Amino acid sequence: MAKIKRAAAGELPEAQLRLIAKALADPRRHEILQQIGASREGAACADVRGCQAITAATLSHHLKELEAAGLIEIVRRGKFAQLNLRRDVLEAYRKHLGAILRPKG
Amino acid sequence: MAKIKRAAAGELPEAQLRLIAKALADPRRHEILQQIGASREGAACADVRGCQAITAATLSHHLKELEAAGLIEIVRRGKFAQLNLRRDVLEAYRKHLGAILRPKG
DNA sequence: CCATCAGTTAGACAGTCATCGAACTGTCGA
DNA sequence: TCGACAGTTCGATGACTGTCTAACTGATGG
Repeated sequence: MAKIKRAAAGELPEAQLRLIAKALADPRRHEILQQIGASREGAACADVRGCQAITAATLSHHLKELEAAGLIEIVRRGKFAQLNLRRDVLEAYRKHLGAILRPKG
Repeated sequence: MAKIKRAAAGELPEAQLRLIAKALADPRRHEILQQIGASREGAACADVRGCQAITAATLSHHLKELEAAGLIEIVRRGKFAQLNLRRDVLEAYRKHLGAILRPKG
């Protein structure tokens, strides 16, 4: 999984745009992201698993994808993992889509 | 390819959201979309092909995906095909992403 | 120290998808 | 009518990916 250096609120590097688009493309990840974003404090890993009919392994895989894309941040505390939405990154992606919208000239 | 009924400027049906996310996930389609969106009059099919090192067959495939997602409109005029960006649909998708951003409560 | 629990990693498998060449359809000009 | 051209459809193929089970790591409680 490629590392993405720093996701400023401004422009996202091309590689990250690709990872984000890919991460968003899977319905499962999309749903996970929605759940994490639903509350301001994020969500616990086990919490997500409780709502999803999904194996721990599969969930872990998807979380890694979301993290690699920079869309979430995973904070490990002892046995547990806390998942936080990177709102700045998602916002930057929205902004990027907005740029496509606007013809140049 | 599933047909999408009407893409109002408001909410997009779940199925279309999935198609859009998927369409956006491929780098090639992303680039094609950018090119189509770059000018207000859209782009000619041959034009896109000229900028892309891509087979006609592959391009046709991608255009079908983009059309199925509702992201572009293909207007056939004689031998040629004119491609127009559906800005309302892309805007609606952006709006949807914005909804994830906002915690409910 | 041991059992249990949360999450990760590894490997396998099935389904999806981007891509191509080749054959096809329909249009235009001569 | 014929040939050239734009784009489409078909079938095959190789790569990727979502999913699982099983084995592992690390933390917590007794």
